[in-house]
Amino acid sequence: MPPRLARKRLNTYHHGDLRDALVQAALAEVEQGGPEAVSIKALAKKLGVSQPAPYRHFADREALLEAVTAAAFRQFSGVLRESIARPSKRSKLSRLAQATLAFGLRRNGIYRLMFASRTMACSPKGGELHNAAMETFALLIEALEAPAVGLIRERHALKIWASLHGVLMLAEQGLLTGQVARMSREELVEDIVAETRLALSVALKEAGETA
Amino acid sequence: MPPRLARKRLNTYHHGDLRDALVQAALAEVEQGGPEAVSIKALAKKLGVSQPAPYRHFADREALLEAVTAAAFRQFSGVLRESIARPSKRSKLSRLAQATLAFGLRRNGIYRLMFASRTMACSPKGGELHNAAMETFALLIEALEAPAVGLIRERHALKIWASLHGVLMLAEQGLLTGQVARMSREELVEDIVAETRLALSVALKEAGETA
DNA sequence: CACGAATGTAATATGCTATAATTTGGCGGC
DNA sequence: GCCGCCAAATTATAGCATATTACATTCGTG
Repeated sequence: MPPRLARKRLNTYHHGDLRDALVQAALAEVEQGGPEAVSIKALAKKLGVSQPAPYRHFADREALLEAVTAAAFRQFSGVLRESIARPSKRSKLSRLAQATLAFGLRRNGIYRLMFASRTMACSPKGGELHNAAMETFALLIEALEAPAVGLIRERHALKIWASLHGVLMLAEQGLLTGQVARMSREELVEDIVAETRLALSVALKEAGETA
Repeated sequence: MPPRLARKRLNTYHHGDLRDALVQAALAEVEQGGPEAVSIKALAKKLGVSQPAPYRHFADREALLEAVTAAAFRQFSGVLRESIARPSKRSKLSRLAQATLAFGLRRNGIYRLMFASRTMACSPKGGELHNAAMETFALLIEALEAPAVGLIRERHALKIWASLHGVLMLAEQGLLTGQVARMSREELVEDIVAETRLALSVALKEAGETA
């Protein structure tokens, strides 16, 4: 990626840093109405430039969405890192899970962009977006404090991520009804964390017995 | 919903059952390219009618997508029911989970329409779509064979659904890499089923002790 | 068989994406 | 300080999709 410019063009004709302004404005749109709410034309109008101006910075709408997704991953990773950085009585895994839940609920349009959109589904395997997602996953693997390594560790990190992801999706769609609705989402997540710990300890014991 | 017509109009001018034809054609499109691939104009052309014809049957694109989503849920429910209907050596829960995985992978555009689209996210809580989703969930609760009832049963059904959902999403986005990639998706799902059973038995024992 | 409801067509307005040709403004070389 | 260059915008326009309006055709029922 070319280095971001960020000059101080105060004058009228040139915007200054239209590229970044577009990404930020698009992020705000996505947060509200999801990926499909992004319109090049509307963004241009909002930023006070002509409609084709964005095309100087992005080949097409999809390219803009990719940049927005990358920015979203940076924000998400930042939030997660912060959640496990400062000391706390609760475990790293629990804090990370709760932070994921909060992010996914509060900014569900962005969450959908990252984990349930065509933009990500079509992103190439070695690309910037794919790597960003993998780095986020790495945070989770790191947060699993139990002394597990290799496949066992990864498998349990994967399962907890999948579970969190599923709960978020179901919550966003209003499918958390029935008797489970009586549990708060935070309780549900704590439950998932506890279950993962249990399964992990069992897996470790088994591995130890066979060793 | 008004009863579907399905008459045998052999003549040229009237299509016969354009509504159903639209839904079926749109389903095919969604299966390939996801919800955003549906274009009223393209569907009309494909079916040999004029562009505005579909608007006789659906108020707008979103209404068509809702009908498509409802049809998708009927198909999905059918597949799940079938998977647990005929006797097998494997448990109902396992068969249901594997059927869900297969459906989600093979028809991932449709799966995304059902569980990760704005169409569902915006569907009202008592609406047809919401109910269809809840009925599907009911199948899963039913398939949990352990003698658990009420909240415990629901909570574990929820967790297994969430996990399946998450694994599907991660798989579709190519995020199942690293060492876990060495496990097949079927193995992962079996793992999830086993873990759920384990957690359920523990929860039941705890409930028994406190009782 | 005529009539009304249902269904489809033609024509059109509106909005978004994207491209082409042109203009503007900053910046380095002289 | 002037000048040409290039990046960044601009105006103008083509193309496509959604959705509406007004009109035409068929069905089936009394």
